[in-house]
Amino acid sequence: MILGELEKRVLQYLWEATEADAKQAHTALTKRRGGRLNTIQSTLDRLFKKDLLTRQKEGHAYYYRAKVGREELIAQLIHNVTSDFMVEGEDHLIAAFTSFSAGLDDDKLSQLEKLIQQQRQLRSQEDSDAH
Amino acid sequence: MILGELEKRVLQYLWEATEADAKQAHTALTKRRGGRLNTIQSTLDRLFKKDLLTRQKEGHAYYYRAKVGREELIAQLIHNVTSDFMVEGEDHLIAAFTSFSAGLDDDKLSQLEKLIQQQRQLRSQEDSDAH
DNA sequence: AGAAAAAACCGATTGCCTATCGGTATTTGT
DNA sequence: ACAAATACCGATAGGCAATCGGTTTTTTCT
Repeated sequence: MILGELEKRVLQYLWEATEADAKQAHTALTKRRGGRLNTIQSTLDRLFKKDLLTRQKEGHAYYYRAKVGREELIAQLIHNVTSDFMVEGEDHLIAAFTSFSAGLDDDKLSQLEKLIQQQRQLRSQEDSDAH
Repeated sequence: MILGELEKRVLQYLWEATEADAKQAHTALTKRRGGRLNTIQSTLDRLFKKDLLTRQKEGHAYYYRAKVGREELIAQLIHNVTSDFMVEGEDHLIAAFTSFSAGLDDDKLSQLEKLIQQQRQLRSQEDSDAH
């Protein structure tokens, strides 16, 4: 799935705003770039059809919300762009790591290790929560 | 940068074949999909202009080689697709990890840790090599 | 060198997608 | 029921991949 410039901006706006109708989005996004309300409407609609937004009528207008968060979208995009080059059984993130590793300094490596640890801890907590 | 279907196929073919001219690529890729030699030529040319291939006249025809390896391309693609959503100072791979971490099982986490270790070792070796 | 074959190059077309916007149909609040 | 706000439809322009015909240039063969 390809996201155009405006689509990306609208999405990012909705991550901040949590919820907005076309008018609000238009006002917020069209400080200096001009453009009609209609353009924003189309874009919201396109994003909705792409299943990246949800909408709900509240009062007079549709209110849109992001259906995917930033992390989730990033994961999805990486998955898309990557999957054509994956071999059977290969993991996307592992491949990503391999692809990036040469450009990582020691700090980044350590940072990653910490994140892995955190992730483990998070899980053991959840396990005991669920008990 | 966007890669079309055929472009991806050609690229993958060149990773296997190491080197090929248009005719060879056409023969190899057009077992069942049909299509003219010319189409492959255009595609090779487009990839060349995108700086993903190198070419060199050997004998009668240009021989193309992939300029980027699979890992490098993956890194590049992830970078592209990701960069619009990065905040100042954020690292692409760290963001990718965060995005994917929820979907990783314990094995994958361990696997990643191992890869990080390997990467460290590789570096200390290189350091001593460089003496 | 000259003809024939091969390869490169040029340009046009089609199809898909985003961005944009006018106009019309609906819906809503008073 | 009316006016305003909103949604929906359709059209256009621009960008890029895929495809291919035709022409020019290069190579090869005799």
